[in-house]
Amino acid sequence: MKEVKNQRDKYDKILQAATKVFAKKGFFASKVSEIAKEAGVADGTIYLYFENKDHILISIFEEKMQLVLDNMVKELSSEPGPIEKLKKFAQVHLKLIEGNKDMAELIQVELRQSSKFMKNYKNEKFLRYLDLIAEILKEGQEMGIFKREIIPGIFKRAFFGALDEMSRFWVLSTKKYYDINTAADQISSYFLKGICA
Amino acid sequence: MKEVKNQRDKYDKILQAATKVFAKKGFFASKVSEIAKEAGVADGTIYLYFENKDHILISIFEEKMQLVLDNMVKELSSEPGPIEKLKKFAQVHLKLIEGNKDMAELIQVELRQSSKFMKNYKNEKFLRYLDLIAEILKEGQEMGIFKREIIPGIFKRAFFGALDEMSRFWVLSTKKYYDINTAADQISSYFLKGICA
Amino acid sequence: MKEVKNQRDKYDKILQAATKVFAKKGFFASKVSEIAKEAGVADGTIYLYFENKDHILISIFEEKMQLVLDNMVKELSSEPGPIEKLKKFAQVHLKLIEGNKDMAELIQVELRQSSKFMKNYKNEKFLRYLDLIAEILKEGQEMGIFKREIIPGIFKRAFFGALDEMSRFWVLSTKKYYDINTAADQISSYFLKGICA
Amino acid sequence: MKEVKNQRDKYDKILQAATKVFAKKGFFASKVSEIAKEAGVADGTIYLYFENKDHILISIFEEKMQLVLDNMVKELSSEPGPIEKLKKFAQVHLKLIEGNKDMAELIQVELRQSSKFMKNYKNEKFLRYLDLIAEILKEGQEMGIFKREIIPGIFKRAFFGALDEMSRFWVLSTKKYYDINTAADQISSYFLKGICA
DNA sequence: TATGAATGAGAATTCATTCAT
DNA sequence: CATGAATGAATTCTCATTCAT
Repeated sequence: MKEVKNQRDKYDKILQAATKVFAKKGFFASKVSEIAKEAGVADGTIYLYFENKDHILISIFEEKMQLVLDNMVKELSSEPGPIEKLKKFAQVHLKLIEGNKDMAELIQVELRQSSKFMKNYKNEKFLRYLDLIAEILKEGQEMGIFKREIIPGIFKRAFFGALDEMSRFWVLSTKKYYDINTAADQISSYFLKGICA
Repeated sequence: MKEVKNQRDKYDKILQAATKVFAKKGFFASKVSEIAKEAGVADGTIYLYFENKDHILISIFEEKMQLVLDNMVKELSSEPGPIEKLKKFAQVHLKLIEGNKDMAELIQVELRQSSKFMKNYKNEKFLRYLDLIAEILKEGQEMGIFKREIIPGIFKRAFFGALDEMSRFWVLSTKKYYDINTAADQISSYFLKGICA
Repeated sequence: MKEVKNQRDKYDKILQAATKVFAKKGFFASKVSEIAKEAGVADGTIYLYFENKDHILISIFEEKMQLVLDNMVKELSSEPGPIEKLKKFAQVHLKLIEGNKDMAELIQVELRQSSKFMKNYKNEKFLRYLDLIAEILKEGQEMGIFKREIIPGIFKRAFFGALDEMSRFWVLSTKKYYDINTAADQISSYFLKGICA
Repeated sequence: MKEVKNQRDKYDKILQAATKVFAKKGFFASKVSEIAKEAGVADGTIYLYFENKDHILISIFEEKMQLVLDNMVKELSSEPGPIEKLKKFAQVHLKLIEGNKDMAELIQVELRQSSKFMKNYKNEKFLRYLDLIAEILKEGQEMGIFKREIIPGIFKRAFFGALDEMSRFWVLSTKKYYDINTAADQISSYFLKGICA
């Protein structure tokens, strides 16, 4: 029991260290030895827990995206209707970014590269996350709240993209120009009510 | 005069080759020798035109983004009002992606990394491109067409992000699910009219 | 007493496992952890019985060559004269190979390397084995059966080499072209009677 | 022309250096950087001429065995009959060893390992060399000089093995106990006339 | 004794960049 | 200007060995 705990601890410690290092320098510029140092383990120890450098990145996505996903599902469930859910999605997403800059940066920047160098890695968790948006839309359409002609496959990307670009700006900036809540409310309002006067 | 032309030719040939190679493999996985081969020049020749590998990428952004920028400005200028301009922006942006997959992929994926490994490179052209959106908004606000409370710094990112995520989907997919015009119209309509019934 | 027996058991088990693994992959390509796994012990346990990886190989030679040596001495002792002894040597040597492919391969291939990487290891057992041949020769020369001008130091190597190359062929081939007895008889006959008609 | 010469020179220089280093330390214990240093080139230069470390060894075999083969064929061709050819083979083989200790050691020791780590490398040149012996035998058998019952596949290995074990002794010893000619004559005489008085 | 997680020195290989031609 | 052979620093990953439990 104690040993199992220790192993899991070390696994987590490495993952956390890798998240930090990758976020700071990017995947390619990060050295395994840096991750090891950051995690306080020997270089070789990394390879007891991960097949190779690529798989560290993959594991980060898998683990973190699952948490993000679970959290979002939980948060949305307490909202009464589609409109509130969409607002909540924006709030929660941007809030999450603020609290996990390292992870956010990874998902922002490195995730996008992943399809290049990790040919066979399908980011299912991320697709599931996107689908949460589509489901909100569909629910609203069935209730007659949202226009029927909105195409879910387009909408989910547009809505996510809007939030994502916003958070990318925060992640890459050192200073924060806008308040999280303001930004979240603005963005969900663009989509809900449009920008026309 | 002829030599100058030849030099410019070779510079362009290398840039074009690099765009293709970077888009296919990503910046880090691309080798200078591959670019040289694709361009039909010797490895060493690359260094007569570019300081180093990083600067090839930077030059691509500079050159291509200028074209993109000029094109967008020209296209927007023929539109009568802010609403039409915003629709046009979406149309032109997505159309551009379709016609320049390599470049689109570069801007999508590698641009995001650039701030990591090229510390002092400020992507001014890209920021200028974003500002085109902000200017359309401001114009509309001044005319009373768009709501006053929309914050340009947030809006420009949300609008661009929505288009960008959509095109990322296309760039990375092999198959194209949605028609360009449909997507452009949907997205601009989300922002202009909202999605509520 | 029981513990001593157990210790010896484990020692033997490791040695047997190492013989198998070394034979299959060669000394350098074999991993200590593979030997441990094959022997059913923990990696660290190996080091309770052997100083290091090199000494496992050395121990195999020592132990196995002693058995080979004892067996050969016993088998030769029942032969009446030098001619019969030489024939017997060939028979026994090749038969041994057939029954102990793993060990044979080790002696064939790895023994030859040993002098390289294990600077101070003198393979005394092997030299003793070679000398059995020289002794048969000398016995025959004293009895006037073998030519006086045959130099034992050359003969023992030539005879052993002939058998050894033959068995190397078997060890490395998957299929066996020639019958053991045929080969043994042919080879001893070359040396005893020459090949001339 | 000059460049081609230079490239070939460097290729040869690396091969020669590798032969020396491999012979001294064995394939596995030899480091690519040592070979580079011995050859007077940078580590990376090795990889302009050879795919990897394995292929350096393979190339040595290919190149050297071809020379050995050509030389032996030439030497044998000037001999009148099978008996003289067999004597000559022994002479030339042992002489060759004496003049090329490094190469001899490689072929002796490392060749035997090659089937282990270079699974798909078939040592065709070596098999051809062995067949030269079989051909001498067959020629003699057709002329009625050698006994019909001698099996070429066994004989060639026995004869080669006898010479090979002898030369292995020389290669590994620092001092030389026997004269080359004496050894060659003794060995060929064992096979030709037998050792019985 | 036995374990096996952890260590970290070490090695092959890559590739951006240089420079003699 | 153009070349491309040569360089060598840098990095991932392996595995014999140790030692706390």
